Amino acid sequence: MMNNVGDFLKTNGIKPSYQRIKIYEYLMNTKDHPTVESIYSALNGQIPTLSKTTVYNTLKIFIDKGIAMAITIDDNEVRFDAFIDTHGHFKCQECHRVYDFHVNFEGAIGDQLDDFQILEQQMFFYGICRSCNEKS
Amino acid sequence: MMNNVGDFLKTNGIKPSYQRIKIYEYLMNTKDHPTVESIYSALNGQIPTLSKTTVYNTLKIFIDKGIAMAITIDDNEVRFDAFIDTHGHFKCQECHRVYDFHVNFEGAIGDQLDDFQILEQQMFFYGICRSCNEKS
DNA sequence: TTATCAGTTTGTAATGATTACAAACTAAAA
DNA sequence: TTTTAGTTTGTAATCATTACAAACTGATAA
Repeated sequence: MMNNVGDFLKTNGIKPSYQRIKIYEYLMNTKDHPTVESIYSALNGQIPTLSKTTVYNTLKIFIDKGIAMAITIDDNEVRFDAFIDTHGHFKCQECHRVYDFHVNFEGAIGDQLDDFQILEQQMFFYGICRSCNEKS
Repeated sequence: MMNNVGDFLKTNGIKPSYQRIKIYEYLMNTKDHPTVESIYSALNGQIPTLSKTTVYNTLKIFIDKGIAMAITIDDNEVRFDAFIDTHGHFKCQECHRVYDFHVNFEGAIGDQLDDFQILEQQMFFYGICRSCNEKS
């Protein structure tokens, strides 16, 4: 049986080392937009020699190759996401969870930036999520 | 003649010290979304004793009181803006300038977050601006 | 005027995420 | 087996931000 994630990395010009496969798998399977810290902690059990520098390097490669994106929704923690189709993020200021939502970027800005070459789009909302609203 | 900025700060519950007035004036008159570093450098001539800590403290107060906003369009530099009506920002990856544009947030997301309490909205675009496009 | 007091400013030290760098390691090719 | 390019690792350096305590300011009360 062949390794799907390994092939996927190869297709995107990334040599599929054990660490890179594990990090990408974690990113794919974890929907809560993990930070470098949480990726490192989660994988340190399986890969005891893992270095935090490797996590930084690997995520940088993923972003350069376009298979992951950085989400700087908070200035003191960069989060990462393997879902790269443009979508928005809502951060709850109570429980700190980050929710995804769909965005129609074209309708939001019209033709204001027609002469600009847009390479990346981010939309961040902040507030109180439904679940926290119901509690209070 | 009375000091408009001082009165404005007072109206918003901020004691109008010399430093606070100067920092707010600079923020108002500077349209390029300055960083703490650039605010500090710009004012250090007029206020030789100015401390960078004061700039940090003052901006935090402005944000808490709702008369300025932080723009984390880049993870290694927080920028500040005295125009607090919600609008989007485009960052040119060539010249690093940050442009403002108007955003229709409602149209962009529909009713997906109807049970969420939205307190702040940010839209960040990244790419090459018109002026840099024309050069190449 | 002087004393008091709360709030503001300042400089230094601490924090903590990220980056730089060089050595150790790996795996494939020669 | 040797070589080589690329990868991983750990430590040290960097740099923005925060913590903290001392010095300062300006208003109020005695």
